[in-house]
Amino acid sequence: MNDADPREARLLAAAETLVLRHGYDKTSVAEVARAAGVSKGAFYLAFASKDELIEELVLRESLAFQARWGTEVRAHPRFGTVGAMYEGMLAALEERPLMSRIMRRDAQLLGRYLHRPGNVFERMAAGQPTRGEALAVLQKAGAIRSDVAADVAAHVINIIAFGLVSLPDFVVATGTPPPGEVFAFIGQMMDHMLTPADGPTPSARAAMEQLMQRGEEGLARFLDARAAERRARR
Amino acid sequence: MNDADPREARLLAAAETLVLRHGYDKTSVAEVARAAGVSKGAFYLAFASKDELIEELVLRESLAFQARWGTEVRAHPRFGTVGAMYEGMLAALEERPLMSRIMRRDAQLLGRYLHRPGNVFERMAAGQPTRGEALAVLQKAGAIRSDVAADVAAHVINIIAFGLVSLPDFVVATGTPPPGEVFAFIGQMMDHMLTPADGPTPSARAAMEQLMQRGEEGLARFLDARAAERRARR
DNA sequence: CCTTGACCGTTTTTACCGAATCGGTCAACT
DNA sequence: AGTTGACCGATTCGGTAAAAACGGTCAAGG
Repeated sequence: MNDADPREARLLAAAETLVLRHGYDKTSVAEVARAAGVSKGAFYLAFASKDELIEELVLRESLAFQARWGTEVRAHPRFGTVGAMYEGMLAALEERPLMSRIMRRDAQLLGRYLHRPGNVFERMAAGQPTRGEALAVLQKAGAIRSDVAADVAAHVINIIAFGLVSLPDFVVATGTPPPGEVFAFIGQMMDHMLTPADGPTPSARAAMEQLMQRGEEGLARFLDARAAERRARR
Repeated sequence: MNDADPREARLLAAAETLVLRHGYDKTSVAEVARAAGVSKGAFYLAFASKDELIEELVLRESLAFQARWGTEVRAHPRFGTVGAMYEGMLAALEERPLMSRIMRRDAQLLGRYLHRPGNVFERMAAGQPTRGEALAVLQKAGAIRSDVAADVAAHVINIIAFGLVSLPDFVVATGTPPPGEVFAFIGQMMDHMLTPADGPTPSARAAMEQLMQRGEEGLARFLDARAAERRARR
């Protein structure tokens, strides 16, 4: 990541607002350059292509989201439980509407990029543990009761996550309870179902910490490799 | 409802397959008539418009779904708990793919009809209790612990329902656990969270029975009024 | 050096056409 | 009385072509 380049940063900032408002397809390189106060040519000094721009946007948002998730989870009073992990994720999502739309593969936002073969989502997912694997690890560490089916639990978690990031666009905005309460409810519900009676054991906490770190490092490594590749191509 | 008219029934059956396959927009009245073995003119002897056809389809599917839901819930071993109610709903949904798509307001299926002002969804919802109201009633009857926020619970239920009917189209079909296990998991999760320790009391069961009946009667009344109106317009 | 905007080839949008098809009607026929 | 299919105006479709906008490049200028 090259935050030293102020031009790149301004382009990314401009792109974020424009893409968030009009989507990838309806946001032109010229527009982004103009909004950032540089020429179109300069855009191509910072990015190799329009795709590289959106990918950088997605990756930085993912990084910021994951960082936020990490601090949220580690500060959670029930750290070590699936509920805490999940509540942290939801709280982080709530603060990052862009991430919500990325997560649900919003077609309006991502446009044609979504159908690009070998897009950043596929490549990112390659290194990351799936939700099912993560839960299996947590179960082995005692963070999840041994009598529940981890794969089923993972699927239900996916269902809830998807419903949560998708529903707001579906229902009328009126009358939905405060997000914080909803997240707390979901988190507690997960814990009632999944967490053993003896609460989050130290080994559960350690496994969760390791899992979070693995995710963070995986993403960081991906970003570093990418940054190096970009620098080399220059 | 006039099941005595075999022509109407055949038109509806033909429409169901065609609409399910090609959607409302791409299914023409002529096609439906031909598939039902009658002329286009005859179609308009049975239905006042194409909209009336899709509405009848939606309403009958809703009725069949609700009936199925009712038997499923009443036969459930944990009848009287929210989990049982919910598991029954999911099981009924699983058997009625059309209802799933109606519930999520599938644009491909419903096409232009979806954007029609004063469509059947708005009119149907008018008489029915919202999920929030239903849960409030259940809570008062002791089917839900008094220390949970019923409106939050209702919202989370909506989230799960929406995620469940929407996710299958989103994720790859591979690797999802069997529906029955998923439903059971969700139902148990709800019960762990919502149902009081003393289990489903008789009063809870009574309230739930009343609630189900209210829903069934509301829909039946709506259908009857509609059928009468249609007969009168003839 | 670094930056620019005119320029390139391609893709997308717009406009337009007649033909086809749409939902809906109704005089004619069985 | 019950049913039909030709018919209506409106909408959509498929094809075409001109115009606009696109992503990306690079000689020229600062």
